[in-house]
Amino acid sequence: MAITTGTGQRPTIRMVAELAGVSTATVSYVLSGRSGDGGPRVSDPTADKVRSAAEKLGYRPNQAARAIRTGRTNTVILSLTMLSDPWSLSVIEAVQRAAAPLGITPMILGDAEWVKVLGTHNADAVFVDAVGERDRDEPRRLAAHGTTLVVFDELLEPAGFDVIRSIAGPGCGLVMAHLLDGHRNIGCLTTSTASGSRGAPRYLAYVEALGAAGIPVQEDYVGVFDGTSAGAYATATRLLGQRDRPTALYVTSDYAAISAINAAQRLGLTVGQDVDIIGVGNTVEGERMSPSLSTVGPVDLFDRLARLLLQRATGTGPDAEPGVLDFPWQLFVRESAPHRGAATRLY
Amino acid sequence: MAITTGTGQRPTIRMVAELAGVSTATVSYVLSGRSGDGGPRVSDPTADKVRSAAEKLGYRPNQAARAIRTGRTNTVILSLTMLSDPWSLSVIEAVQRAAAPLGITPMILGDAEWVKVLGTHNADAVFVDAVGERDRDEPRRLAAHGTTLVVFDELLEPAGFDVIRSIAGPGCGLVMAHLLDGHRNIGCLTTSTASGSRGAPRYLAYVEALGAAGIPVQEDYVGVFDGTSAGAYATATRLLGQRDRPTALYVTSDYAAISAINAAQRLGLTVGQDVDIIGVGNTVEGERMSPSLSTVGPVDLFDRLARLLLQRATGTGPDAEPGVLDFPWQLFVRESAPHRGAATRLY
DNA sequence: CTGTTAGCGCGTTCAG
DNA sequence: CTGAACGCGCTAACAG
Repeated sequence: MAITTGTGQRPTIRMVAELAGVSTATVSYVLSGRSGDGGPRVSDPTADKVRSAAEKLGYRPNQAARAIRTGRTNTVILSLTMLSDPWSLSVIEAVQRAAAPLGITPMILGDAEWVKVLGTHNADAVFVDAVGERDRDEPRRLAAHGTTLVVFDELLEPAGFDVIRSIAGPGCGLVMAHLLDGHRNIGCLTTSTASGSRGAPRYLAYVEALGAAGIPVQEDYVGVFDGTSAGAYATATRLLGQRDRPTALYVTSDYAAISAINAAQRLGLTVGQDVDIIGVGNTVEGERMSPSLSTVGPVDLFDRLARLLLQRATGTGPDAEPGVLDFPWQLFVRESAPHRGAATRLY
Repeated sequence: MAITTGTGQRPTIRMVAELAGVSTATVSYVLSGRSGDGGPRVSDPTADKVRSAAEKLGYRPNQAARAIRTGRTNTVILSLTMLSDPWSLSVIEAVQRAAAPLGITPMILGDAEWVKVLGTHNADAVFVDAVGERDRDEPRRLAAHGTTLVVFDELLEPAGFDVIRSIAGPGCGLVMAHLLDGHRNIGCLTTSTASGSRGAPRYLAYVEALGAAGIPVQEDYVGVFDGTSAGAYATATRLLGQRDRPTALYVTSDYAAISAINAAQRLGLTVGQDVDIIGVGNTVEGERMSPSLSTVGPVDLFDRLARLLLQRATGTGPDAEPGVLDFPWQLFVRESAPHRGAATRLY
């Protein structure tokens, strides 16, 4: 039984050693499980004495002290800029899944604090999801000073750190090509039409593809919403509710596309037949819904990201040299926007 | 100028001392700013030598080592169960705002890992947003072993840790009383009607208030949605789109209420006139929108929570004894559901 | 007034 | 199984 009231102070390995009547070295060997495995053998009775003393005191080894000696913290840091973005949640989930069996704890850093924090707080590996304009050189400097880094960026080159690359532009072109093979009245639902914004390249792909096909961009076929799913629903309702509605909808995120499908269904339209809807991002939610969402995006991004990060953290990876992990985007043709050859064209 | 390529190893205070030609003590005094303040004074030339050596090496003091000596990590941990919930984001933002000027870094712990993690990873203070059934005794044990804890819970009593309390039930009763003073056809938009779920007490308040007023609960006045804002929008559209629509809508979260207002407006209804809509939670978003959202909720919860947490972390608080920080819920009557006396009753 | 020596507090780990 | 050194940065006490 553990003592339930304490001194207000944290028990140390010395207290455990004293209570068990052994040396701190023995306690360390027993509790870190290193007895036998290269370290000295500790007899069962002694080990039991140590364990019961530790439990009695509620002893937990101090990770900070351990880190000083071993250089390992059993921690990975995730620096995530947009915590409200479902993308961030997917990263967190994947890393948590991968880290739990290894006894590694993922800690999340909001904002862009990594620039200040990472030099002083240590972790076995760090994932950074966005490198600002002013910090382009920071990853290299941190890596040079011993920080194990995995950076998500479209342009940065590896230099002692890994780079994860997932470029949207060409993939969005694939989507438009797919829709253009069967449709001419293609609407677009997007968060932003302004250049420079994050969604910009996705919208640009729409404009360019239409232009290349000789189709003018119609104002009432482009719906800009505020980023919320309710906004997407409302804007999709407007686009699809008009008399001369588009026969296909290109939506610049899977989450918005799911809202658009709901909106279409509420309008009495059969998605994948009366109207084709396609998203961007390749999220699991889109794959699992009904009708399943056609989309484009990287394959298995989050799990592979998590795997790399934890390989780096534990030092168990196959390739020692940091490099680029590229995620080319693929088109996933599913029910919400099936294939339409010229033969099966509806109009 | 900082050297930009390094050894792959982290520079230590000893390397800085050697490069500057001084002792490690001097380096420590200079870099921690403690020279003069009780400690020895260091001459300007020496201090400059130290600083330039430190910068040349890219030296950053090791927080883990510092923590061992000082017992302070300059870190607070936020253990947040539902990272996708806007509530969590509000906590994070408030704590980040409060922590930044103090040089304290908030680290976020997803899931319910705090039970395993907190004994070994140290922070100056920890916030826990939900204590599961199996862990009711953990906060007391952690506190007894030196962890500074602030727990969000409706029932737990302080025992070496602080408790933040914010009870929804009575507040939701206030909302219903407000609506019942002018309405009889009151609809409800909620995520769950099942007892035991998180939203349950909020829905219960609806049922009980109607019952007390002798009004039966109509099935077509209750809309259950999936928790997404698109779902709220769609369900609100259904509730308000029917012939015999409710004249007031009680929505069990502010975020859903905002979606409901959008839905009502799209249906051509004037909110606050044709239909009253009221939320739960008292979020800033509701306050700032137009029409402003009537709601009920705690006042200033996030900022006061952040303030308490950081007082505990720095040990600067006024009251030394941990206790209960209670947030009684208040009714905020704004434009989306204004006052309606018997005199101004619409029906 | 300026700087150093030496020991502390952790848990780990090598040589006995 | 133990003694003692080790890694880190901090800081009281001391020396110039």
